[in-house]
Amino acid sequence: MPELPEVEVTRQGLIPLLKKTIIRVDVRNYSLRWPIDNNLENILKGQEILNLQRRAKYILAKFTNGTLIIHLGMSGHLCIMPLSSKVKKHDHVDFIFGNDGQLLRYTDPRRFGSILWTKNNPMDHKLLCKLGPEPLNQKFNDEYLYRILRGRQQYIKSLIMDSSIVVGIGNIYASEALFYAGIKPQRRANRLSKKEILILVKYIKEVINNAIKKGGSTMSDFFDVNGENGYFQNEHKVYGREGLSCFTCKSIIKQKRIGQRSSFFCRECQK
DNA sequence: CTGTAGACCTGGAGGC
DNA sequence: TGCCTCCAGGTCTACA
Repeated sequence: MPELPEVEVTRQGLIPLLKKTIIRVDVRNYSLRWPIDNNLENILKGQEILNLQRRAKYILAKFTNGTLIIHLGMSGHLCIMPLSSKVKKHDHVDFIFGNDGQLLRYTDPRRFGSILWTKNNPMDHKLLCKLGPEPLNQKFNDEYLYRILRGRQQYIKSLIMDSSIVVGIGNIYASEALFYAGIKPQRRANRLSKKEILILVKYIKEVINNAIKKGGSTMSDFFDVNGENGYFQNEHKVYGREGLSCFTCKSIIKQKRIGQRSSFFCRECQK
């Protein structure tokens, strides 16, 4: 489900919970991608969220004694709801806030997500310490990407989805950014010109920025923390549009499996 | 080092 | 209706 824009929209939606005290945590299922700390209930009881950050697709909730590292995997989401909300099958964790009878619920049918606790700097965590730059950071620029891609023979789409190169770009936004940049997903990275890389960087930033502004892409199950859907899916130019005609040139959008993932592109607009 | 295939898990869609 | 296969927004791990 969530790529960087959806995770960022989720983070922003959690800001009203800052400085509110957790009075209880209910973990109904500890087995996510990695097991939840079996002492999480005690660790967080009486604590308040001091700060909410995002790194790649991880939401980092800082407490006085450590940080909660949350990843939504493919199907996870967080929702702020009333205490009385009925528990459904895949509602694995509730964080219950005292002040106004609200709870934050983590739901994740496929359980590829994770909720990890660390007392240390989360940036030093095994899962975060090897991540590449944020796409919206100026460290992610054409010179950087050109240097990294030189000598790499893999498909360009696979490499912009590689989190050690640049974080946050998943299967939807990789296809979309490559469409805007006019580059076929199956081009070999080392065959891109400097100019193409400049354009690609520009559109990666633009697509991600626009998606955040539109509240992310709601495919089947992404909703923000208040249950509202995003609107960026209405602006997808190629993702999920196989067999339909290109908005730009009217030729038929193609679908092809590249590096184990479905990829969408226009043969005419992308070279 | 680079690249690839499999693994984790559930549910929905489509074919028969 | 049921069963089967394939597919899905991620990314770690093992292996060539």
